[in-house]
Amino acid sequence: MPTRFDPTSFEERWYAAWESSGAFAPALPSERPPFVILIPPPNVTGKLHIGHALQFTLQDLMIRWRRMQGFNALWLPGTDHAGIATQVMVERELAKEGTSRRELGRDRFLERMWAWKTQYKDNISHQAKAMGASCDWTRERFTLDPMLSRAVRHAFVKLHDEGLIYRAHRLINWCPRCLTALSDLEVVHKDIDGGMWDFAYPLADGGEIVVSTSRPETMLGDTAVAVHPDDERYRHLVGKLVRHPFVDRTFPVIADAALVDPAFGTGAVKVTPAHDPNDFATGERHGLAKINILTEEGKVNENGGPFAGLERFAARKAVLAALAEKGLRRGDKTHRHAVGHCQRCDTVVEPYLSMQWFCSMRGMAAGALDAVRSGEVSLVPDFWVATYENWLENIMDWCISRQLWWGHRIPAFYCPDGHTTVSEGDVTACPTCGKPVEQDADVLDTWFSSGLWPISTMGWPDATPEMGAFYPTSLLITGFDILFFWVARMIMMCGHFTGKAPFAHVHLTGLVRDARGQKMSKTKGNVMDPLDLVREFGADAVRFTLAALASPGRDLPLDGKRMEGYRAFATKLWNAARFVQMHLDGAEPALETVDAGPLALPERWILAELERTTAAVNRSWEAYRFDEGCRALYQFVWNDYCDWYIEMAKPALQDDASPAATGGGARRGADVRAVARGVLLEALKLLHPVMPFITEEIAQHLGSEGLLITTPYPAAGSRPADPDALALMEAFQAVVQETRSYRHLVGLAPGTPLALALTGVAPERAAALAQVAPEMRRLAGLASLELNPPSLPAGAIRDIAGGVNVAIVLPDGALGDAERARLAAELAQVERELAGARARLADESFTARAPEEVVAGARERAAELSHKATMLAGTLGRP
RNA sequence: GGGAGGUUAGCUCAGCGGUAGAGCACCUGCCUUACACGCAGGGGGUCGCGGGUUCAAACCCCACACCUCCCA
Repeated sequence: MPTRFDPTSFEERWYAAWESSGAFAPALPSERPPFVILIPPPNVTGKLHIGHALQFTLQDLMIRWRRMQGFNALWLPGTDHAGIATQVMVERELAKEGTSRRELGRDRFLERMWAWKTQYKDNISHQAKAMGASCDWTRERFTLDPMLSRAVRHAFVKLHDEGLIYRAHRLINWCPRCLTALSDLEVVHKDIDGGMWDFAYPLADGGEIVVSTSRPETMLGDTAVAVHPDDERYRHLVGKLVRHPFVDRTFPVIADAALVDPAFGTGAVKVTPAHDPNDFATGERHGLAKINILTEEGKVNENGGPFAGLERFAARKAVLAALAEKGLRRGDKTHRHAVGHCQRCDTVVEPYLSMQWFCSMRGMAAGALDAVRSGEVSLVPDFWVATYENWLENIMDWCISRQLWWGHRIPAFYCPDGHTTVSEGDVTACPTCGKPVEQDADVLDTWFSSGLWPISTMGWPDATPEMGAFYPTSLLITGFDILFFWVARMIMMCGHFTGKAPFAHVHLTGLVRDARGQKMSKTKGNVMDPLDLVREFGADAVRFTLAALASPGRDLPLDGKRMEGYRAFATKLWNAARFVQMHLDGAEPALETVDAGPLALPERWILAELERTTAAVNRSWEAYRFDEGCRALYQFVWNDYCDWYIEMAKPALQDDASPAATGGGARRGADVRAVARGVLLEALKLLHPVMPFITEEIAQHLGSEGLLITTPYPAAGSRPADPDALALMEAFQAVVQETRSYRHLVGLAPGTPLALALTGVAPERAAALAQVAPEMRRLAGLASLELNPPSLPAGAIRDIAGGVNVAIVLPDGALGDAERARLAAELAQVERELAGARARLADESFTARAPEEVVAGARERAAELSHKATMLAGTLGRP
């Protein structure tokens, strides 16, 4: 093995090997149980960000784990056309070239869109592969593929036939920059410091009524003034007419309890049914006219009288000025209120009257609620259920048409006589009157097609083998930010069409933030590019970092330091493997060749730790506790295997040339080799889902047969738990650490040999410890080691470690004032704890009510503390 | 206004009823031939505040404060 660990030297090679081995593709048909993950399709807007890297890592971890466990694993990749987002990117490009989509025309514009898509799709798959994503690329999908487009069209027609999709003239959210309708979810509400202006409407037969508004320009479209029916101040005005100061129009004062809060402002409000959702509802209740005063671009239209042609915010100023001029202004103040902005371009959206397609949601929402409440779908972490339910219970109909060109064109056809035909196939002549038809110019909301992703990718509405074998899928891993946009809609739509929820589990990840917990953004300049990170640290370190940080339901503060640490972990693993391989002399002893019966303590112990880790890791993956699984693996490899096991293996490995030289207690070199190699290989398998590249590379160097990616994943229960070995080793470690600690305390050089005696060791423990005396001598740096000697060396200091009494011979005068002070402080601490322990044991309510084992534990603890205090006091009493 | 999550060592986070943990940072020694991306030793926390339940509370309950975020 090369001395230097260089991930770039093997990552691409292994990816190609996996892919060409066919490991990524599931069998169809297959006897094995399926495990299916659908990728949340990244937008073809640009390159992947660190959030994708997180999701790819977790998905790949799960799919590799299940694949190794023997499931027929499918991870289906793909991309999303992302209507507005992508169209905005290409339009921006066109603007730089001095042209526009309208200048190009629909066909040529779409050609540009496809060229863009091809380029960015390639970027995305390249990045996915660099991360090690084991997707089945033979099944890669794109939302505008013919197969998926057919599913979208079928769904639209079906929902239309069922009366769930309809066309209506309604108030929708309109982006005057994107020139399209938006759904409620695509509007981002931000609190803005704006104004609240009062102005007076003159009454037709004298007097006035003062209203308050934050959007004075909309008064051009007012068709009523409303007051609360119980409001004594205005009761006499209800039914009177108001004269509009700028437009030749009068309209009534109405009483409406739902719209008006008498305590807010003047208690009288202007009503603009065409430009405010609440006013729209009021208008419906009272039969008011709806006067649209804006153009699609957000300028005042011909209904705005003298203000026609003004941009909406200029119109606001102009209206205020004109009101002042007429002496109608009655005061103003600043007012903080929520203003809707376009999710894509941040422009202030307008409530706007428009003919659009809608999808009725109530029924489907009920089904989606059932799916989660019945446990058919479970959300992880489950606190998301409350949010999910709250949204579905208050759901509104969904505006699904968009005035864009990039997307699935609405399959509705109109003839000059006003007949509408909705059809899966293209229509040229009106079936009613035979006249030529034109297809609706608009496309569907991108999320409409995304909502069908689990079935459209598998060939629905056909009963394909994929639908039979892989639907419903097993797991969805995605960001909580698209719970409503995507997850809920998939459950609604796929559930509606198939009667089954599209997945069993949904794991919602947190947001990747920077080291200081700040949201990453281009403007802050704190974004991290996954590919840069892969180049700098290696894909395995990036993956391990992201998985280790993924605590359930929490954001991930990504610190470069942390990633350095996990790169060091990869390096550590590499070097450990190098060391083991170096001592194998080309042999490849398997773990199965050792006879567990006669094994010495270190081998028994590391196998017991392996068993413990195997159980912990499987349990963690099962529960989506990626952080816990990573911690268990890190600890096992670094602390158990490298720091202790390899160190204990060294004497046996080095002395193997002459086994007799080590005396009666010598461990068998063959066992040590088989265990060192075997445990490492098991650890590599356990690690493979997180760190696929380095594990595959090392396994090959160790002579592992076949590819790790298809090797069975270690399962718990195949080895004894061996609690005795764990307890003995704990004592061994405690003694070694205690000795080192004393050596350091008195300032002796690390190599200084010390004489050590262990007393009070039970006979059965003594035998096991005697067998590893060479290891203890080596690790503790001992000149001599005596077990249960008849008498202690003169002048030895005494302590207790891991339930074993230790006596360490330190040079005369080693204990200076400083050392004594520290030991005295320790003694004081021990005595404090002892007093506490004794007080607890003296408390009858404790001894009577606490479980037996807790009381017994407290007794043991008190005894040990007491012993420790005696020992320390003895040490301090010496000269 | 409604809802969710958080508040534990200098930093970032685990732990969620029985002796306070990790990584990084910090201090002290070490090139002990797998590894200085290393080895060894060490310091550091009244677990946001106030009540309550319990033999026992960082962990359960109630109230409060502050920080995120969603919805309206």
